[in-house]
Amino acid sequence: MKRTNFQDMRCSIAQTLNLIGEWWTPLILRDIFYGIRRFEGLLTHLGISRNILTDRLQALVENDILERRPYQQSPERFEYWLTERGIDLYPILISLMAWGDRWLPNEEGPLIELIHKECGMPASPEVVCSHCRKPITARGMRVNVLSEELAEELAAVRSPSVRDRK
Amino acid sequence: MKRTNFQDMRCSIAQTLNLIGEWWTPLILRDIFYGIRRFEGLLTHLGISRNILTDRLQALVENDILERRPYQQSPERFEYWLTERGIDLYPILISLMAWGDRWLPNEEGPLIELIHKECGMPASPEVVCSHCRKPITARGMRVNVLSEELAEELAAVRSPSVRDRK
DNA sequence: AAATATCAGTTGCGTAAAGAGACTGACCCT
DNA sequence: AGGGTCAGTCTCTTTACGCAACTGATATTT
Repeated sequence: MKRTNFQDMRCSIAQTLNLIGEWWTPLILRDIFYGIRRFEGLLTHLGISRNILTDRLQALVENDILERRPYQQSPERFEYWLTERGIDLYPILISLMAWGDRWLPNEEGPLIELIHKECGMPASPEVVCSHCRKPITARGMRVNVLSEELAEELAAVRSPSVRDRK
Repeated sequence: MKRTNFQDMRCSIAQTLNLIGEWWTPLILRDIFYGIRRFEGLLTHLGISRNILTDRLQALVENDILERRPYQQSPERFEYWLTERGIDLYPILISLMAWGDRWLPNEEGPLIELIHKECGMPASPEVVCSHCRKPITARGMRVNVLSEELAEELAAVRSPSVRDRK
């Protein structure tokens, strides 16, 4: 059986994972954010195998997350640049980094620091609500199910502790 | 060959992906955030196969992201609850969702809305700098390489356009 | 002129992981 | 005794991953 893809799931998380959720893909994007844009550069810095890198880059280009730009002729050679959509993935990577910094810190400290140009401080990202500017946490959110069908499905499948709470 | 794991990479993104970067894992967490905590519930709602679900849940429990709590005796049955570390993964899922909502919107609209209890508005998350409270974007950040060794490695591997910029 | 190096892949092969479905085992209800 | 629920385990087949070797176009070195 082929690995399930998440395309048919009507869920933004699933849809996004379908494009960037494969093994290696987020690390490739990280390196491109760091300014590594060429095949051999990614290859050596990541320690990925060539065929996998080829595959992942192609998929990212197909999904309009990267753009393949020629930087020389004869022989033709390319760099992989983030599109606008790709650049917008930055908060996801930053969130992954923030969680790792907090819960899996390296004893010898990080190798890289991201400085927020505007204030000159090392990145310590926080997710806030764009309306009230206050932090978003799991406990501070309420799930509003918009489809009657899904509501029934969830009711059947949720643990009673949640199901019985109104 | 076994799939490369990212444990030896001194990078918080890689470390985090090593725990939650596998296929299905973020969707399992999503469903648990939605209140689905039992094996059969996850199974039916996700459409995952049983062996994969078993495997992923075990890994999440081992990595202290989920906790296996008995909810009945004879036969003993369990629910999977998020630990504090697990709850703290929420911003990652929210960022994934926000990107999908923006760049891969479903024509018929989303099935689920997350309401920020504090202000009553649907979630539209934003990543901000905890110091100056201003948005964090890729272009607004500067990479500060703390290790001389890594700096040399990056210098060798970066595209000239970045390399030559001081 | 021949050998070596660089870059960006492609091809082939062996192993590991994913997926479906059947099976197990402990209980419950009727 | 028969059927249902829950949480897995086992087996089997198909993919995906990782490595190494190869291709092909050009540049540089000997």
